[in-house]
Amino acid sequence: MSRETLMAVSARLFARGGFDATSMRDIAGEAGMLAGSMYYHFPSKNDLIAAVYEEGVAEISAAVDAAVTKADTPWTRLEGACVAHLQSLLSDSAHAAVMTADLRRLDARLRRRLIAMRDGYERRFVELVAALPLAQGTDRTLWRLQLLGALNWTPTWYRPGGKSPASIARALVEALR
Amino acid sequence: MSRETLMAVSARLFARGGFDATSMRDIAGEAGMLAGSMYYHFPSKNDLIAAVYEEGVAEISAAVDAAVTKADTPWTRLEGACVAHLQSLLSDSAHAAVMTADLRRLDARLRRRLIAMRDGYERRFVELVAALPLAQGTDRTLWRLQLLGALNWTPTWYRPGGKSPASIARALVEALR
DNA sequence: CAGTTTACCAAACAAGTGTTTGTTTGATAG
DNA sequence: CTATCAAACAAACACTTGTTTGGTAAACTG
Repeated sequence: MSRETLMAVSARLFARGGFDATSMRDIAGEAGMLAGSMYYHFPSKNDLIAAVYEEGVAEISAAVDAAVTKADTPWTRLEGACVAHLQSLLSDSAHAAVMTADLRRLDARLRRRLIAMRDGYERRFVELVAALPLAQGTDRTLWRLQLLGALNWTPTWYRPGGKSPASIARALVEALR
Repeated sequence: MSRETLMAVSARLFARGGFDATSMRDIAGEAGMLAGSMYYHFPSKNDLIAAVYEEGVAEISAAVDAAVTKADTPWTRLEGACVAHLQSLLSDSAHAAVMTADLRRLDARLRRRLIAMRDGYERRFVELVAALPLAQGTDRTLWRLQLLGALNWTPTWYRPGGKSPASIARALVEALR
């Protein structure tokens, strides 16, 4: 029961402060228990990180897949995917927000694991971009990195109250058309 | 004399691992001294961070300004600025690479200081974008954030050996034209 | 040459880290 | 009533963190 509580709390704190800056005591405190007690549910902090990250990837993957199947042209499919992607990243409660966390300082084993998950997710975009009727000679890899870069950078400047995540995503796709 | 050495070493380590993950002992070790000895040159780690960041902003600002004055049309000026910006970000030795570091977990005073520096730098791009003949109704703020987001995201995927930073920057601008 | 400054070392400090240990509580099942 | 088990507490572990203190050799300066 409280395994999910711990993961939800962790996701929120990880998304706000990164993995390193969020201590086991921070998470435990917010979940109403002591740091040591978490080790009944997770064998280590790295395992907790991996579990949260995996759930985040699963969540955003499901959202994107659902959006893609709802559309029926290459451009609308990509647009739907980007809207779902950005909504997942910017929603405060979603676990997916951890996907923009910095992975550099994690130990090599864990980092490889998380990068593999992220790459598996991003493969969807390789296919979506491959289906687009882009101008001849366009570097589709760079084009995809440009789109995802702009999307993934939004958490650094986005503040609720202005344009919605969905309309931002649509505008970013439109500008590259 | 070795104040510059410390700042150069710090810039490199900060750019690689972020501020938090780089300890005073890491920096001191690479500079050939002990951690406590750095406090002769800098009163605190936060001051060291601020100094490195400031030098980074000054460096990239100078590079961008030089590039802008060399060009004479709105589009070529922006392109030159982006090339200089990306070259500064991706060069291993430059202090400017710290500008993409994560500022969230720094304490409020320092974070405000660094954000103010960064905003001062980015104001150049506000003006460069204002001068462009973009399609009517274009949200120039979002357009600029899209461009800078794509540029600033490159350090997460760029690896030497493929396209040069300059040609990447040109392609990113071109795709938004 | 005496005195001061520069630049550093060696060692400690308090606070915070992930993790382990032994123990306790409450519920559940035989 | 008894035995078991899930779930937590309380306290310590070894270690890392930024920082402070006192001392010290070399280099400049009058």
